[in-house]
Amino acid sequence: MKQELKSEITQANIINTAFNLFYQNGFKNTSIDKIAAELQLTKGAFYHHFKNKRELATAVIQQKLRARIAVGMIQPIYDKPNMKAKELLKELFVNRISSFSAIEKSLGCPLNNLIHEIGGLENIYQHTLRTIVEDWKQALYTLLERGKINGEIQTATDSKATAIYLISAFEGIRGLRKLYDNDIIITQYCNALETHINHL
Amino acid sequence: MKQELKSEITQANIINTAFNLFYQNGFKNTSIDKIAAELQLTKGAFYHHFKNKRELATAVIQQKLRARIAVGMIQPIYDKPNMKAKELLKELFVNRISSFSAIEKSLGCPLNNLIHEIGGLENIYQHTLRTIVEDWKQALYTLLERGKINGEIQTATDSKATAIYLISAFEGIRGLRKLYDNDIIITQYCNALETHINHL
DNA sequence: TTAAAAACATACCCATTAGTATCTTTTTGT
DNA sequence: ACAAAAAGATACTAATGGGTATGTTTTTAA
Repeated sequence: MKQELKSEITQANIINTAFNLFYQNGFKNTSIDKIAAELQLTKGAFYHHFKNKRELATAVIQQKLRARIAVGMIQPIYDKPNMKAKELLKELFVNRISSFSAIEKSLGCPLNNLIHEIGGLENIYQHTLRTIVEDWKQALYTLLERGKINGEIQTATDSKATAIYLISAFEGIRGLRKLYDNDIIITQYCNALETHINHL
Repeated sequence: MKQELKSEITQANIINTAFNLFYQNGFKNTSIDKIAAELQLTKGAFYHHFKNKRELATAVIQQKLRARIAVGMIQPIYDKPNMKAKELLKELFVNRISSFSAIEKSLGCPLNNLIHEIGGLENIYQHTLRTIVEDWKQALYTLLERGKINGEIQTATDSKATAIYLISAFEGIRGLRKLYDNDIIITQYCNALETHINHL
């Protein structure tokens, strides 16, 4: 196998495994040894590909986390310009959260988890994570403004404010859900969210 | 000094210091040594008063965290039964978050931080933290139902769902704020929240 | 006053973890 | 085929942290 390709595959494997372990067990609770062991590699191999844990973290955020939010929450907004705004909002928030597996529900949101664990730790984490949130917010802003043009959403609605409010409630409920063993509060969140969307 | 009193004071000092350090630096990042050093005590003294770190954590949650939410978010609801529901909601959420210091804003919510850091770690943490959220939710439910009786809030409003939605958005924005160095998203959250409350 | 119990201190053990130095194996270009 | 470079392995260091064993000092009760 070409060396360059092999290197890329190993790096991608490390990033994928790191993302999963960060999500399942947290960032600080995931040692380089655990990541390497999961891939049947050694710590020496890891440090050949990454300078330190911070560089791994930023790669995980940029490559995995960003893509996850982009595919699940952002691209649908730009890919479906003709869909009714309120309908799309319900699809993005209500349907999406309902579609998560039991494990995903109890583990919370990977983005939100990292924000809490390392978001205030170093400027580089703060910046890369913030960029993801800003892109998400911008997409929702676009969607809400589109809805105004189509007469589906009241012109009095503050699109920027509503965008961050929707994100806040979503991340909030995904955090609170960690305290429960059932989906009652998720269902209630969805009910209140639907009403909220209807009133926009 | 009476021995019993001295012991109580030391325990209270440990709990207070632990709460502050947990809030400022996180639970896992706060060692027993750091807590003891802050009080000019030793690890041996700490372990004379607490069986282990878990017992300290539950004491901090029960005594400090619970009180904080009770005083700031719950008692006003029961203490002001004649205040208009929507007005009180705005006071509880909009005014309260605006009154936080810059440090409090950048550190996030102590309750939410602990939920994320240890909420899914052990059953005892999950349970004690959940109880606080449930009490908070119940108080908001009471307030919303009161508002319905007074004709201030639509009878169609799902009070349980709205209660958890309001808590979610509040905790969500306090988490997201960690990524920013200014209050723009807090202001936006407040704007969208006010509109949301008006539409209840 | 004195022996106990409580409060606190000292010194340790063991596990974990980020990171480094150095070695061996594999791949590559010539 | 062979030297260089990359990939990966081994073995370490230094720091940290939860917890324990055992010591000394202070307080209490009789």
